[in-house]
Amino acid sequence: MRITDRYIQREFFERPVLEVAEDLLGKTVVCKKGRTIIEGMIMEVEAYDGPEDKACHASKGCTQRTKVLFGPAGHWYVYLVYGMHWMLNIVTGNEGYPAAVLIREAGEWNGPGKITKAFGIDKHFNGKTATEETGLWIEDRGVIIPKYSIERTARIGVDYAGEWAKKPYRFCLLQNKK
DNA sequence: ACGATGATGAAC
DNA sequence: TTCATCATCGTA
Repeated sequence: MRITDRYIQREFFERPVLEVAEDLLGKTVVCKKGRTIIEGMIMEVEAYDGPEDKACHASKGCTQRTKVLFGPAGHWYVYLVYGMHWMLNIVTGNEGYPAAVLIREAGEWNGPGKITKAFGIDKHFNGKTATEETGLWIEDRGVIIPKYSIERTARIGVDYAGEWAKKPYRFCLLQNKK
């Protein structure tokens, strides 16, 4: 099978962020640098939904940092937190509506900061498209995730967001949980 | 339980 | 031009 047959196109991301987040579970992130390919199946994500969502960076408005969120779907939003960790998000929904999915766990990497470290992702992926050209994209390998194996909880590290902090916008695969 | 570490946005 | 804050992680 050719990569173009299974790599996820923009239309997939041009939907409400909660749908996209849930559907991303079981998909595979692929990073290609030269002859090196690193990949991991997505096992945990969080949705950040629009200007009203106090946990979403776009609630501060459209700024130099957040402008990618307001742009078209299917682009990477990458930014630094805590002075040392890059966060990898994929922009969703219609252009002009700021929303994105944070990839928190993929393959053997159980943390958003670990994924970007393992993949070698930093700010120069910010604003790039999720395609073969940029070397970072998402594929559908045909893994089916039944509803009963998906757990929804509140998002991590967003206690400051008031009511929005309680919304069940985090999606995890039920497995290996202790 | 906590420190590392720097971009960001808001206040001044 | 400061200042508090932060979508985390490793060490203890």
